[in-house]
Amino acid sequence: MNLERNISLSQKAKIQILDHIKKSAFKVDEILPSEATLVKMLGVSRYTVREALALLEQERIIYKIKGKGTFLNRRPTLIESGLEKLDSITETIRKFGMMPGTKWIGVEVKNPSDDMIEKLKLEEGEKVVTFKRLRTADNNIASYCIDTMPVKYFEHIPYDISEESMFYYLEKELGIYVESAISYIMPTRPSMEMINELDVKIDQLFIMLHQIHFDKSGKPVLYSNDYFNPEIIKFKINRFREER
Amino acid sequence: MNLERNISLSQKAKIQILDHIKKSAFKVDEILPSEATLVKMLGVSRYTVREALALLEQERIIYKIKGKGTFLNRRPTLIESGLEKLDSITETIRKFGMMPGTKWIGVEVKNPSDDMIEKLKLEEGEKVVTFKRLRTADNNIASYCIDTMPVKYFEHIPYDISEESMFYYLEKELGIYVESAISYIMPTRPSMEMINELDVKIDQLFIMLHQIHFDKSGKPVLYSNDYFNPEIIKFKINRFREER
DNA sequence: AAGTGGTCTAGACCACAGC
DNA sequence: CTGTGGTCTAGACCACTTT
Repeated sequence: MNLERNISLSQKAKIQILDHIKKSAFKVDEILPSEATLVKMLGVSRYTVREALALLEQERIIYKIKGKGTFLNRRPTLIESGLEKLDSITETIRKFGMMPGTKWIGVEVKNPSDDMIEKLKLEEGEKVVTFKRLRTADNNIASYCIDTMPVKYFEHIPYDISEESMFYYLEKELGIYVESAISYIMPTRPSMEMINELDVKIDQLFIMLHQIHFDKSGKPVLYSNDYFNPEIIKFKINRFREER
Repeated sequence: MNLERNISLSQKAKIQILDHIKKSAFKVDEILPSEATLVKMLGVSRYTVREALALLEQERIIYKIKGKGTFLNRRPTLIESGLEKLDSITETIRKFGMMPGTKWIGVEVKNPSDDMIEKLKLEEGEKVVTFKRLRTADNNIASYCIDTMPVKYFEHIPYDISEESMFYYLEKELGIYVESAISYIMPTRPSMEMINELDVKIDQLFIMLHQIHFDKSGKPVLYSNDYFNPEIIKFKINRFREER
């Protein structure tokens, strides 16, 4: 029958296991039922139980030790997403509970530098377009963004991205889904351009992220230089050791 | 028989698939053999094939599209580890191909601040020990580190960590394996202490990481404040979108 | 309709931990 | 020795994409 939506058995099993943890007052003790027990309890195969446990392990709710068992993680609450999760700046500001805004500084089409040709793997003679925007959160300066893309992405479309995020535009208009980025992080003072053109204090420090963004197949689609105001946006990173 | 070491079938299958990619000149084309084909080619079950492909997908060497197939990723080379991978500073400096060194600045046992009690989930009346060390890479200042831990970890052992990393000490002497950390990142100017006591230029900017480190079960074991010299250590982060 | 990857079952043997 | 999680097999049906 399976009229219960399109939710997988593993997902259901995961929820049932979470319910069982809550009900059974697992707070102090830490050991969970064995996989064999869960197979009987939930009436599904071991594969499904292991899928469910894998989901819980990914979320750091449980951890396993071979030969011993499965244990409830001491850390009670979830891991909030950090810098390792790629969000558009619009999404980031919304997650911080603030209202995103955009002030356009400039648009420019030009020949790319050799560095940019390498970074975006551009074809011979291909031009790029650069957008400069000031991003605000509740009307405070959150970041100054310089985005550079192959100009071919904008041939048949007006350069109007208005309040939308670049990610949203790339996906909705061009079907390009930005899936990953490689980012370098540097502490910086504001440039003269920022001091002159923007309302930036001269002794204010910024976090600069320079990033190359890729689609699912690993093709570079967007280079960006973002100066973040650390008074507005604090960056967190969740770091994990490589397996031994 | 299986005398071939302790390497799993999935691992072998992964290597065989990689060999096949190389041999078959997959550079331009991008589609890999289907799972059914690989089952026949490699003589293993579909589970094993899927495990092998999952490993390759984790390493971003391939990607899958439901109903279509498995594809070779355009990005030819590996993702170098970034900030999202937790390493000791010693390991980080070695990965940069430089020689790590340590200069001890100070050791202090004291009552923890309320903030530290919260961060390290300390018991009532529990004291902490703080280590201040200057870390060098090929004799250049790489970072200034302030590590704080419950003093109980050091009761029966001399406070001699000498050149070893803190992670190494915790694991070797205490059996504590640091598995994860939550880090906050800020751009900073050097403190007066750093200018006076260390050979730091007054206009040098630093990346400050304040981090809480956890063991596998999520228990906090170490709080650290690290000031990194961005001229020596450049931080990279590999960022990924949450699944849609 | 045929082929693909995604999910699931019911078995099996293994390596490791603890008694 | 028993119980645990880790690996593997041989089947099956599903949802999705292409022909």
